[in-house]
Amino acid sequence: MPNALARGLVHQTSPTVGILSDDFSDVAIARFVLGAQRSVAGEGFAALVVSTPAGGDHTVSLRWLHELRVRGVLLMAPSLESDARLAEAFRDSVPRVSLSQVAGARTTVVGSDHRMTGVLVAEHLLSLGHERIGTITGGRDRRVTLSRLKGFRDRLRSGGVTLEPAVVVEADWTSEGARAATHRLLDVDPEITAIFAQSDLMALGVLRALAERGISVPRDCSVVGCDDLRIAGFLTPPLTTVRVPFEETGALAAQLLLRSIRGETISARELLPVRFIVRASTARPPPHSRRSVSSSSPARHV
Amino acid sequence: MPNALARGLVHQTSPTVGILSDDFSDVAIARFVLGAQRSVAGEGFAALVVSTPAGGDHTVSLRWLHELRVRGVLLMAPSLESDARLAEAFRDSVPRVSLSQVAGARTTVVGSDHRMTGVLVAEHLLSLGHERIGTITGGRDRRVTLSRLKGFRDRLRSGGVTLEPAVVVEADWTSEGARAATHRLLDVDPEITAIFAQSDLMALGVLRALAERGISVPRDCSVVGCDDLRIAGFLTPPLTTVRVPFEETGALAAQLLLRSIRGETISARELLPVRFIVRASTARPPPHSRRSVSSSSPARHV
DNA sequence: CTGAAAGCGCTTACAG
DNA sequence: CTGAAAGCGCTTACAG
Repeated sequence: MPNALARGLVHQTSPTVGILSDDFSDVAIARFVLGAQRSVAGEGFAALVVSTPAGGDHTVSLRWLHELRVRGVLLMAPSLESDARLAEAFRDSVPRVSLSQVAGARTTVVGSDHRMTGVLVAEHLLSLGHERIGTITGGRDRRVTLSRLKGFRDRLRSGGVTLEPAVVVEADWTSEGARAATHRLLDVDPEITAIFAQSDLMALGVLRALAERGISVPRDCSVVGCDDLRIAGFLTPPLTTVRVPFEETGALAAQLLLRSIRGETISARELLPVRFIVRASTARPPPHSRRSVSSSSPARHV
Repeated sequence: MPNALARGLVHQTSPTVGILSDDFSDVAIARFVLGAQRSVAGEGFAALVVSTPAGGDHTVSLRWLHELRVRGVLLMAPSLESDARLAEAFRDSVPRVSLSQVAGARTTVVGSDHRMTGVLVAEHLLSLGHERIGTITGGRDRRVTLSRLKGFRDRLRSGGVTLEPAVVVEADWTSEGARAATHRLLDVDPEITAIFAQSDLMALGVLRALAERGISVPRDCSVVGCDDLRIAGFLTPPLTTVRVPFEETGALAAQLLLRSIRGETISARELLPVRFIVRASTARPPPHSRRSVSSSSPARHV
């Protein structure tokens, strides 16, 4: 049984790659890590996975990885985006690739095409004839939120539909947060006929809130999610969504890191395409304003 | 920046613990690993996580961990149960704790009380007055499947309800597998008023199949899941289920491993309690046989 | 081509 | 109490 530690001492390094991740009970992160882990293992590296608890200090985890002489680091922690402390710790770090922007640290970023995600959802809703549309976004501190929102809003506008600020409601990526946000959205405009949730988990909260108000999906209101989790096709109704290539993204990040470790120059940014998945949670808007019958709200002007 | 490799060479070991896991895009495994990882990090160890692809050889992963001189190994791979090749590789291995039985290898096993899970579900359904009950199980090659089934069947029997073999349908832990299994179950007995799925993901498949047949939940048929995933309360209807303490289980496994590493003697088996969570997918059975009324209406069967 | 020696960066036991 | 030396298990450069 050879001693990889001794070999590593001689080589000044070890056949390991560090993965700095946020809590991977978040299925998206778990799948990123999985894809990366597989990819890295396929080339003879072990993955040292360190997940920093929410609110914890990633720099401690990073130092640990350095002490273990990892050859490179994969940053799979969206929370790094808003963590400015990291920048310095990364200055003289080993090769690295991140799944999100890291404040102040030059690092290659790999992700999927979030802007296009918003565009695809907008096109689908426009093609169905929706005009009163709302959206439940993730936290505004994340770029992905803004990118998806921008693609969505811009494409709607070019289709003649304006997304008013009041129908863009921020949530926190959780089902519960989205449920509450949806109630706020419906308080603002009870006549909305379509809601885009920026994640499938949030779409679950949207569906729940609509059910709580007796609004039928997709008859009275369409719902679009994002991610295409494996459960998406088994919801009631099966969820129309956008597939995000989690494992592929993780694998690509790993491949780029390995190339960087080998001394190759890698591009600063890589975007993977997304794919629209039509299921049963979207349909044409109701012919007449749905709540004008059951409530006292005025009929809709077209 | 100290060199942990050099220190490890001197100490003949490294401050790392290996985690051998199956594909952790399985959220249960991800949460086990997460709990363990946190626990282990809290005591100054890094976790080397190696997930072996389905059908892959865990012995390769294990050798790798040994070469890296991990102080102990956490086995979080249910697939090990049916992998007899492992036994030998584990003979002279470092301290270890597993979340499932490993054929032929003496190892401490940590888990939750699967038998009690079945008992709790049975008691709930009995208390509601159900008598025609079916169940969708996970693969029979896993002990957890048999334990849950045994607790369920035994408790039903003591309540005067017999679970015929024909209404125990095996699936593969996936939503799709459970959906197909549920159709088979309903073909056997269309009058069933309650279905216990051995995982929440499978409960999703059960709900889908029932929806496809126009059977209303919980009015016509009650559904109980197992796991209490975070989505469970946001399904339509919110799912009655049994909470399995994933993170706690992972953490306990890690704690035991660390104690074993320190030379303490640890028990061979630890069971964590589960908790029944009542939501809206269960109710009293319909007063009259439901399909005798609705049999004239076309039931959709995809 | 083969084999002995040096050295990677630590810790530890021992000499001063 | 302090400081130099030995040694962990490898790889590599060098001597034979």
